[in-house]
Amino acid sequence: MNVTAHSAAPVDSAALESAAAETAPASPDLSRSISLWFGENARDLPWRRDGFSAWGTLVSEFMLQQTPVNRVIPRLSEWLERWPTPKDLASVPPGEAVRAWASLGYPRRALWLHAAAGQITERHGGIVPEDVDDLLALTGIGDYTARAVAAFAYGHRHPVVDTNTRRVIARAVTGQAEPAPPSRGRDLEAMSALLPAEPAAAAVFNAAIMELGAIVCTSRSPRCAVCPIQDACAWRAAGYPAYDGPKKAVQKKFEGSDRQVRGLIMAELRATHHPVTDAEIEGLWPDAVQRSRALAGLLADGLAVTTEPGMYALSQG
DNA sequence: AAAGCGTGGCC
DNA sequence: TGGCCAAGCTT
Repeated sequence: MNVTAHSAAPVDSAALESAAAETAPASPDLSRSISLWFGENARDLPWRRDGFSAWGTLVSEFMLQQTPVNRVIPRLSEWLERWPTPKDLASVPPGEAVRAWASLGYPRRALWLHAAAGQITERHGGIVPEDVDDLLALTGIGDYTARAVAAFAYGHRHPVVDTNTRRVIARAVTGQAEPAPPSRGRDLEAMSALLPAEPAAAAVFNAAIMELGAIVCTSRSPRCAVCPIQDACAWRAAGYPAYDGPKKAVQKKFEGSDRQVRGLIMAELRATHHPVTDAEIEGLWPDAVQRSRALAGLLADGLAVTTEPGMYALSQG
């Protein structure tokens, strides 16, 4: 299967990865320094424990899509205790997954994870696939998550590029304060150029550069004084120039937004174990137009269902 | 392909 | 205070 079928980007990343596999990383010192630092400074996180399952890795990656580590950890352990395999999750109604998602945010991810569990059960005998294209074919899994699971759960050699990785490469390699807007092909190529040849070392490096971006080379206030690659950093060498690339899209204000209204309705649906009435929903938000727009959106997304006229609940099945 | 999608912590 | 940010994905 052609990986580019999943994207308009004219890059054959499979060929890219196999070509890179035959060569040493472009900056072996940089890669080695980051991995060595990781060996000494990696946080003790659940998904880094020995014996953590591929399913656990997949669940953690879903939860970590846009939600900070510290908020994920307690939900993840509850989740895996309750649903230790994909089949266990697939056997309950999607609304149960949405309820257990609690306040992690972006509850569509819970729906997608539930759908992916069903697909894994049906297509892959209940075993999380290890092939990137098989992973990409699952609902809610994109370029980052597919490669993260293949690399971290199965030890395969793939470039794993997340927002932390992009930032570290932008600074250390490119010499810019912030990365340009994400570009699938360019990002995979840049990471491939740094990736160690050995699969195990590559998996470590993927985690290591993410970790460096998460706790040292941070977005707001990078701790350059304790950075293990400060002497090799192109941004430092250039005198820490300010970012001058294209402006990033501003995140819209949450207060008063449709997203806030959706969140209030979802919180109500999660909190009650019986259908919620129109009257109860009215009490959540004063603006009727915005309220009905939010509710219609939740119904369209499958996050809520109508149990009978004027009554709503989480999806039952 | 730009926009939409939650929630909470931080400075 | 309020804007910014957080292991992205889908349409």
